[in-house]
Order: sequence, then C-alpha cells, then structure tokens
Amino acid sequence: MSKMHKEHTLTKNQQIIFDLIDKSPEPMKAYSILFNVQKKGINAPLQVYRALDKLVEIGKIHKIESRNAFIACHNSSCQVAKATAFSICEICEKVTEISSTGLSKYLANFKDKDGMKYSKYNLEFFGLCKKCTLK
Amino acid sequence: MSKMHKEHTLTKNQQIIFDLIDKSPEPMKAYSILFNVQKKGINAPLQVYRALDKLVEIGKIHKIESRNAFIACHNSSCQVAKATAFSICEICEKVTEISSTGLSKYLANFKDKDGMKYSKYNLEFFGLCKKCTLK
DNA sequence: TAACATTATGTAATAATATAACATTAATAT
DNA sequence: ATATTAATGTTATATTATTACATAATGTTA
Repeated sequence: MSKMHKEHTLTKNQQIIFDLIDKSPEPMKAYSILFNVQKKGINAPLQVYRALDKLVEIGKIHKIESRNAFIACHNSSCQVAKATAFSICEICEKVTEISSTGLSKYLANFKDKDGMKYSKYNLEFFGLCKKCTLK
Repeated sequence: MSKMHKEHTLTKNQQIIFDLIDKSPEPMKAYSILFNVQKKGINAPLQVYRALDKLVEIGKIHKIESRNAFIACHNSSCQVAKATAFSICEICEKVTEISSTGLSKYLANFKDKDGMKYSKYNLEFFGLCKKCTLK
C-alpha cells in the first residue's frame, strides 16, 4: 500500500528541505525555505532549487505552479508522481491535494482530438474552501 | 455562438499586446512581449504586466502557469474564462488549448471529498505531441 | 458641464523567482 | 582502484513580477 513511492534515500540537503516542507501546513516558497534552512548550513538559492528539483522528480513534493510554491505529497496511492491535482482557496490560500480515483482515472484516460493521451498532468482547482465559504 | 465572450473594448496597450500574442504560434513570455512592443511605445515591464492581467481577466488570453507564458484564447465556446485546459509537448513545447465538452463538464461538476465544487480550474497535460511522437 | 470616481498610463526603482558556470566532493558501479 | 554519476558549494547573473507615485483618460451623476 505504501510502496508506491519507490524508496529514495535522501541526501542531507534534500532531507532537511523535505522535512521543512513536510511539516509546513501550507505550500512553501523557495526563498522562504532558504531563509528557514540557513541555520542548517544551506546558504544559496541554488542549493534549495537543486533539492526541490530532485524532490519533485521523485514525487516527494509537488510544485503548485500558480503559486510558485512547494507542498509535500500526501497522496500515498498516487501511481504517477507527476499526475497531480489540487484545490486552492482563493481567499485563505489553503491548498489541498486531491486524491480521487475517479478523477485520476478520467484524466489518465483522457484523449485529445487527435487521440493523443498525456500521461502527466497538473490540475489546479480554484474556489473557496469550506471555512471561507461559511464566512 | 460567439457572444460567449462579453465584448470588451481594449485600450491601446491592451490591443497592441493582444494582437502580438494572438499572432504568435506559441505562448509568449512577458519580457519577450516587452521587447516586441518597444517600437510601439511600450517601454516598461509594468505596462506589459498590466495589459496581461486585464487580458487574462476578461478571458482574451490565458497564462500557461508551468511556463510563465501567455497564449490567446482559441476556445470560443468556453463558458467560464477561467476554466482552462492545455496540452504541452515536453519536447517541442507546443501548447494547444483543449476544448472538450466532456472534459469541461466533468471538471465543472467535480466535487472533492467534502462535496465542494470549484468553478475555476487550470489543467495542463504534459506529453509528446503528434510530431514529436513520430520522431 | 462640473465634479467625482474609476480605470488606464508612464516611469523609476526594486522585489521575487530561478539558472549558468565552474570548482570540488561524495556515492555508485564496474 | 578507478571511472562514472550524482550531489555540493559558491559567485554571479538572468528572468519574472511588483511597489510606489505621478499623471491622464474615461465614465458617471448631479
């Protein structure tokens, strides 16, 4: 059930940065990450971006493209690391990863007019979260 | 059939920038737009970004978030300007707007675990276009 | 039309996001 | 062991986007 993510041993920098993102309740931006890990000896933007690139590549984190921010993957049944779906609250900016078998099947099987299938996708839904709807 | 887009009279800067994007076969980036319109008296990034913001708002163009680039809307039957779907070729970077009634209906009606619906979305599919598949 | 509000413009400065280039070190695989 | 690949460290720079402030054009209402 949880071996869907092939195990990668993270390097020191990758682990430091993953831990930080994983603990964060909201997506983190690169320079905010940098600021937070400077006490641990990571001094330069490139060190952060390299770790982020790798973590995205192996599916431990996802990038929220519309926000230039990174969030830990909480979708252990995700079969294709690069097929992602999120909901984003336009008021409080809360971001939630969507794990819907129906949705992922629908999108994985979607064909365009030419019959082409696209294995990877990134879907971002925008609207109001429950809390903000009630306000 | 084509009155789905409420008519907005574009201002001079908006028209110049829309025409440029509309003629471009591929998505354009802000500073590339700036370079191209400097001969028409648009000198500063902010002038470009302001026009882009407005054009996105009224649905004349869309932003390809994963590429920080802008493309004209070629989807005249699009009912909700902010519900967008694209395919992106990872080799040649060709971007195509997807207009599939099935897809847009499916996504417009999608509910998350809490039963929340999200009116707006941005979907980017990644893969190989027809040409690049044949290579 | 005058007064007011709203939207768009122009310009300069700067903030925020991301990569190039190069030298070095660590880990992995014959 | 040595060749290869992946990760690190550092400096500089490129790219993308916004803040702040002054002015002009447009729309609205009395």
